[in-house]
Amino acid sequence: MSASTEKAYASLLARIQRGELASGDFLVEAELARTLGMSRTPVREAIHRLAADGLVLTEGYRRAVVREFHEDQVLEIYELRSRLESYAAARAATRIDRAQLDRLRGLALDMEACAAQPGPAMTVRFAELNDHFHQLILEAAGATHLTAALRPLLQIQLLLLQRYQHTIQEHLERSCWHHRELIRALELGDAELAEHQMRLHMLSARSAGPGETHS
Amino acid sequence: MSASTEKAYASLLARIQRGELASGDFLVEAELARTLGMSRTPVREAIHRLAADGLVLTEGYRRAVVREFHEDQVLEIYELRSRLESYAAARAATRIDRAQLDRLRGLALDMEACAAQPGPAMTVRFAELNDHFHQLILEAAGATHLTAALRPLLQIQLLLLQRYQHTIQEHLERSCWHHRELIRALELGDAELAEHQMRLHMLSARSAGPGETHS
DNA sequence: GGCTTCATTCTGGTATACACTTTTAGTCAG
DNA sequence: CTGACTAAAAGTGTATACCAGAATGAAGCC
Repeated sequence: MSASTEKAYASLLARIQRGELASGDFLVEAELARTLGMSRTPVREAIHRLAADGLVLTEGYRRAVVREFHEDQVLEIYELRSRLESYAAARAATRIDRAQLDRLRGLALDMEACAAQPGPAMTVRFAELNDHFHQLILEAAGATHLTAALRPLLQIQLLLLQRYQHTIQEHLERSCWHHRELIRALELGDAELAEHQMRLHMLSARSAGPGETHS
Repeated sequence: MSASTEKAYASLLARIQRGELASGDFLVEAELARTLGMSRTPVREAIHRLAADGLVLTEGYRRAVVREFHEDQVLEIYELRSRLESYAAARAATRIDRAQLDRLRGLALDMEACAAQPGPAMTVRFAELNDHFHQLILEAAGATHLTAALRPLLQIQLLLLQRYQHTIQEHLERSCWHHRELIRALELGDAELAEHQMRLHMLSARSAGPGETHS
């Protein structure tokens, strides 16, 4: 994706994620082009990409509209992530190299340090590190289509969690523990163990999140 | 997606799928626009869509190039489909309605009739029906993001199978059997059974396909 | 042969125009 | 006041022309 399109895409994505553009809001090409100081063309492409990611809806000659997200979609996405990322972990177990493992260990340590000192800034930092962690495993899995399939899911989830999730201390600690265990499985090169560890990690995150009515 | 763009997209997709455009071939906007009798604009959009689907690569100011596909990607995609579609089956089990079940049963019968009379045209027809079958389950699952994640995978697989897969009679029969069993699980509303039935179906298809060296 | 140079080709982006569709605002009848 | 119809306004889809910048390929040079 080229400069202007990228800029427009990033801008719109950020505005949607921080709620500046809410569900039902319209994206008007000409207006955005003026705001962003570019022509309609790259704005159009950015909007189409958002549509492909499932963040906005475009239909016929109608204006693009920011999609509505319900809590039940959080569960759907947790389920999808769980299934896809557990596969990523399984693949990573037999493909990851020493350097990647080291980076993974470093990230896990950073996250534990992060979880130790509560605060509002910590939550953001923790989420960032967590994202890196999962991204790195995805990289180690070396599966193009898996990565491609996961990308929009991660973006939408980012958006949804920001709205619904209240970070829980206990969850952070459990999360760190899972990471350690997952790294161990990867070190051992045990694909099945890594897969189930990741699945456990994701399911556990789901049950700590919103939309759960029981247990 | 609007008329011209759709036309360009469909045309390019078809040409790639039937091998008229092979790996490494370039897609030149101006040239295609001339061929298709439209301007560069919709061709551009069509190419970007193909890139989003992972069928072509675009980078910098380079021409879009038809991506290379290896057999190992077949396995990756089978694995992804298996994980995603088994989830679709599980969801469908508790959501499918009577009309959808009827359509499903109809398709299963058509496919059995199709498998009974060998021939080259049959293979194509069978693949079409099979596609409908899986699409219908996806529809019954009512999971937007799941559907979105699956779409590019199905397209790529269509492309790959056409190159590598030699349809085997025995496989067709097993496939029909799986469909019957899957429908039964859906009728019962048993999500877990439906999920595993679908998983079995997909794994079985994988082992009948290319890239398998054992068993 | 291998490397550099330079013209050509192609894409990314801008600007403008226009057909066609949706949306909106206004109007009028009940 | 309300509801249906109507016409203007707004917006997208597409076409065309054009330019800058990057990539490509061919000629010439060592």
